[in-house]
Amino acid sequence: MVNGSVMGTKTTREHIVEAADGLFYENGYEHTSFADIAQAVGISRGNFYYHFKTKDEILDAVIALRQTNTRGMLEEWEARGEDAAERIRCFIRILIANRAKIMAHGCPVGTLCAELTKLDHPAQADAGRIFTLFQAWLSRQFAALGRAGDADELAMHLLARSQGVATLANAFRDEAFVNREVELMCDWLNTCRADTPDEDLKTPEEKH
Amino acid sequence: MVNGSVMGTKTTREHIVEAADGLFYENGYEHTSFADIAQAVGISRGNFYYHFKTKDEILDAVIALRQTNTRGMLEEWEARGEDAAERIRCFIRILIANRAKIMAHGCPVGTLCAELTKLDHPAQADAGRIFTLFQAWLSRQFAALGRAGDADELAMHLLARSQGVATLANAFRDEAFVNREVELMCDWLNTCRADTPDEDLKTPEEKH
DNA sequence: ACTTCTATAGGACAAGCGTCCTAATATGTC
DNA sequence: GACATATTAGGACGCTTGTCCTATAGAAGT
Repeated sequence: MVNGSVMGTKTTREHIVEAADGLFYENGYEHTSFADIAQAVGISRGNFYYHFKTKDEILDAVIALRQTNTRGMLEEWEARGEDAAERIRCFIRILIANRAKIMAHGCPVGTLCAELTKLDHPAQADAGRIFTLFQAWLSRQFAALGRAGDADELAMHLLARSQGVATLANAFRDEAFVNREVELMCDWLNTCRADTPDEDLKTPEEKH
Repeated sequence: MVNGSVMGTKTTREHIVEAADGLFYENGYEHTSFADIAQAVGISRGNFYYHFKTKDEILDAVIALRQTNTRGMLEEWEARGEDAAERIRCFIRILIANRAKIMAHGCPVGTLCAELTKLDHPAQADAGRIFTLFQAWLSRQFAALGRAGDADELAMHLLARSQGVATLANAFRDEAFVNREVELMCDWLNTCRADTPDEDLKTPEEKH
C-alpha cells in the first residue's frame, strides 16, 4: 500500500526524512549520523538501511522536502498577501517568526548550502535551488510592484539582506538587531514602490 | 630558542596553523582531519601531536591567528584610508578583493561561526569575537563620520549586508551580483554622511 | 494454509577518526 | 665528546562512521 502521507498516519520514511531535516538543521549534515537519525525516529539502524541505502539519499530526500515546503509557503503567501508589497513583507517577516531558531541555528537554506560547498557535495546545486525558489518568487513580486526591469536584482538584494541578518543573528544572538533590520527592509521596500509610481498604478492586476 | 616568526623561517607550529587555517576555510573544521593537515604541511601525524594535543587546540590557534590577521588588516585600513568614509570603503571592497575565494568558500568568519554553532563547539564565542572586531572598528568609523549616536547599528547593518552578499555569492557564484551589491553599499555609505552634515563638519578629527 | 512481499531488528565489516605511546634523530649546552 | 632537551617519525589503541548482510515478524494474495 502506498501511503502518500495524505492521512494522519505518516510513513516511516516520512518520519525519517523529517527527523533528518531537523537534525541536519540543528547539528549540520556531516555531524549527524545514521545512528542519530535512527534514534530520533525510534527505529533500528537496520530498518533505516531498508529505506535509505546511503547518506546522500537522505540528504536528497531532505532537500526535496525543503523544496516542497518552500513552494507551499510561497504559495500560501501568494494567496494571503493582498498586494505584492504585503507578500514581500511576508518574506521579510519570517526573520521575526523564526527568530528563535535562526538565532540558534542560522538560516536552514544558507547554512546547508555553505556546508555542502565545504564538503564539495554533489547535492550543492539541489540545495541552491531552494534559494532560487525564493529568488524567483520575490522577483515576480517586484515585477508585480512595477519593477519588472530590475526585479531580479531587487530580489537578490532582499535575499542577501535577509541572509546577512540570519548570519549575524546567529553569531551575535541579538534579537533587537533582527527587529531593527526587519524594519529597515520594510522601509526599503516602500521606497521600491515609490520609484515608479506611474507604471505601478497602471498594472496592479495579477500577471500569472 | 623561541622563534616568534620575526624572521623568514617559520616555526613548524606556524606552518601547521596556517595550513589548518586554509583547510578549515576550504573544507570546514569538522571535515578536516589531523591527517589532512599533516599531509598539507608535510609532517607526520606523530610530530603533529607534539605541537597540538587536541583538535580543539588547533582550532583555538587558528581563531587566534585570524583575530591577529583581522586586527592587522583593520590597522592597515586605519592608516591608509584618509577619511572615515574611505576606510569603510576598504571594508566594503574586501568583497571585491576576495571575490574568488568568497564565491568558492564563503566568508571565512561567517562560515566558521555557523559551523561551530551546529557543532555546539566551545570555541563559538572566540570565533564570534572576530565579528566583534569588525563591528567595533566599523562603529568607530561611523562615529568619526558624525554618526556616534547610531554607529553601532550602522556597523551591524553594513556587516550584515556584507555577510549576505558573501552567502549568496557562494550559493549562486554570481560575480555581477557581488559588484552590484558593493556599489549599493557604497551608495548607502554616502547617504550616511549626508544625514548629519552639521555635526560631521564640526568634529572631523580623530577621537582616539 | 501456504507462499510472497514488506518492514523491522540486530549485528558484522572495513575504514577513518582523534588520541596517545615509544623510539629515533636533531639541536643545542656544558 | 657527553649529555640533556627539543623535535620528528611511525605505529597502536579504541571508538565511531557509513555500509551491508541475514534473520525474523507481520501483512497480502492465492
